[in-house]
Amino acid sequence: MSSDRKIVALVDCNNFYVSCERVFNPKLDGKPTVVLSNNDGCVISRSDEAKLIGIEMGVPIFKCQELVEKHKIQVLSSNYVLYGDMSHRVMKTLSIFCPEIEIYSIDEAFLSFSGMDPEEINNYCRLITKTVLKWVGIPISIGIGPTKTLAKVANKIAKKNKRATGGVFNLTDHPDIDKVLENMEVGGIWGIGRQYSKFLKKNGVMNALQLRDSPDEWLHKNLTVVGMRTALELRGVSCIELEIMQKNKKAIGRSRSFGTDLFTLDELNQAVSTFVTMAGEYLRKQKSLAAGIHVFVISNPFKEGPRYFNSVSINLPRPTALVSELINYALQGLKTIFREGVKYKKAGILLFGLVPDDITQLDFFLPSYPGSKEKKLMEVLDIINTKYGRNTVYPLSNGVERKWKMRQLKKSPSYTTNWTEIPEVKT
DNA sequence: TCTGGGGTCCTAGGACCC
DNA sequence: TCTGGGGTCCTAGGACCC
Repeated sequence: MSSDRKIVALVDCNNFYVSCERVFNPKLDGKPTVVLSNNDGCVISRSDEAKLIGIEMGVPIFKCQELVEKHKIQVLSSNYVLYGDMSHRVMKTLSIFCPEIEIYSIDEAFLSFSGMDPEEINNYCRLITKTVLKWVGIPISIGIGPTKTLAKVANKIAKKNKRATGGVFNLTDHPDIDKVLENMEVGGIWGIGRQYSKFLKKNGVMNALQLRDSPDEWLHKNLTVVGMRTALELRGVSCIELEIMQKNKKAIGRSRSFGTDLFTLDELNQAVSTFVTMAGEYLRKQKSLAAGIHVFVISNPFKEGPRYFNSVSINLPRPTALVSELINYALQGLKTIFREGVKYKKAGILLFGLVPDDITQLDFFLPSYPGSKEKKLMEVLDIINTKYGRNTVYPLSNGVERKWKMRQLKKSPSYTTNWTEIPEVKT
């Protein structure tokens, strides 16, 4: 009877970026440590010690200078190549324990345990936790429940009470679920962000229990179907399915804040050209073509001088993944939104209208990109850059000087190589 | 000179996630 | 001095068609 019950687990890496750094630099263990966003701007990952001191998530680091000095907080630039590789190792290990896995983000995954005995699941999850720590060096927490949203709630509890729960908490058949939900602040629920939280509290809905028991019609009217789904999931009705197949992206964007403000079209051309190159690599990796490209520029909002934001969308005459073609249109677009005298702080591009690259003939009159000489050229380019490292070969328009590039003063070295050897599973 | 209703598609903007 | 980046989904409203 209970064998086909839906049970889902959410695995979440604890303080992921900090934990990655600690694997390769054990001196950081036990010390308050934070990792910064690009350009060494904001705090995006904090060790438990740093949280305790009162470093808030997302705070600009220059505002914490006093605390940093007083408590000797270790401050690191982000190293996304390292985190990506560690993420891959974690996910690979998880998938050995449970092949029905949805990789939800760089540090989170949903696992399906449908049909398993809830008692067994807890022990199994403890084994997973132990194994990931041993093999990869990353501590994780696991929340379990009949829906994704309840698994998220359970995960928060597991993480908050590591001692008592051992990092594993199960809400399936929990005898006192109302109490648990009552203790969960409404803004802490998956799917309830800042705006909805504000609205709900204004209307007396303070916690997860009250949200769960709100009338459907009211929820739908004020929070759209999204909010209604969340409430249903809190009731144990599964509305958000596991997505085990990796889906192709529907849009691919690349953007950066610059290390220093830019003034000239030339400099912006180089930056935009580089963003298109990066997005193009990803586009071809997922075997897609782009039918449109969006370009935007932003002036520095924290400085004196004219505020400026502008963007332009271009529909391409044919879907393509050819980097020279994409850059060409992007730069044409950029030219139309460029203004003299603006201090540019950030720019970016978005490839949209993505279609599979194996559709045969798109337009009777235009030579199609797939199967062409140009496609071969791109394949060679990607192979070289994969083999010999990024930017071994790149379009000249990207520039060599790279005045726009990011500040990253405290970045850790590139420690990892390919993780090919999987240890044996011992149970 | 005056004028319906319904369907579909597209886009911008706002909400959310990590 | 110094304030991240990359996504998704939903809705409302306008354009267009019959």
